[in-house]
Amino acid sequence: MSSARDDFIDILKNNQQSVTKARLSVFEALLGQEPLDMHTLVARVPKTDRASVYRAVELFERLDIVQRLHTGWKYKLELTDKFTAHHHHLTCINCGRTIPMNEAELERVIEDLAKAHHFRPTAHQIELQGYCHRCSAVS
Amino acid sequence: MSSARDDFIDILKNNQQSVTKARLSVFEALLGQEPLDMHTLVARVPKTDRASVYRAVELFERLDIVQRLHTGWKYKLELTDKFTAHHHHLTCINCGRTIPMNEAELERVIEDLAKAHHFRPTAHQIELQGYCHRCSAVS
DNA sequence: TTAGGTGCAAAGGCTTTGCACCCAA
DNA sequence: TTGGGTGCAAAGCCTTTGCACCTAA
Repeated sequence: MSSARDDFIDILKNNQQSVTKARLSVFEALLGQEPLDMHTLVARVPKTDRASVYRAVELFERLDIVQRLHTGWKYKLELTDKFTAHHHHLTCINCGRTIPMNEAELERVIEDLAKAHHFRPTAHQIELQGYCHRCSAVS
Repeated sequence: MSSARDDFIDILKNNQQSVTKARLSVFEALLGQEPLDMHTLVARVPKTDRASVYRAVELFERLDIVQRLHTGWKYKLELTDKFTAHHHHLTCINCGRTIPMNEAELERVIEDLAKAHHFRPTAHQIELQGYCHRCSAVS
């Protein structure tokens, strides 16, 4: 039984990277959260310098710990499938809410499509934009 | 029988926007091209100022003439479905080939999913990365 | 004619970098 | 102990903005 934090530490060690306070702080700020934008992430680790947050995120992306999620004009950061179940998002273009979705059917269709194109998929992104339940009622 | 250029002009006029040389240049730079990043787009309209290209792109996005396509870290710009058939891409991470795909089943699943989440979708992106037929055989 | 659009230059905002100091291993 | 990591400040980039001039309608 290993915690996400332990898994994280293992990944760093397996890649000859130091386990530092700054990196742990950034990782924990991302744990169990909605996807965060850089601004918010930086605010959540007040004891860590902005530059170190950027450096940690860059490292995490290389080690496949974190992924960028493009929502319209900006991007948000979230832990990869290693730490959270594989999923995609519905992003509300009115209130900015990000709604996760995890649908087996979608995954199956993706697989079938790739196969039909003789394509061996290693990753995919599926993002929907529109109006969430609440904003749809209003607008 | 109307050309893409005529459709473009109609959209501008219908929205009380002037048909200017700069806007036509930017539009034509995007016509029939692969998705372009800002840097490339600016380079393709040498007689138009950088700022005007940004302003044109911003306007085009509002009028649903252009959409941003996020490819990894950056974004590219391409004309919307009004000017090119709706499609998604398979991108080979080995040779870089971009294979367009247009699959009704995928669209249907997307619609169903959104509905299940009480979400009113206005747009979506689906991108797969992996190995194309040729590169899959080699690697 | 004139309101909107453009070019230029300068400002903004986010991200990266250089460097001396610090700390994980 | 010591090489990688961090904090700080400054530089870089991409993008946006202010303003005077230009041009489409």
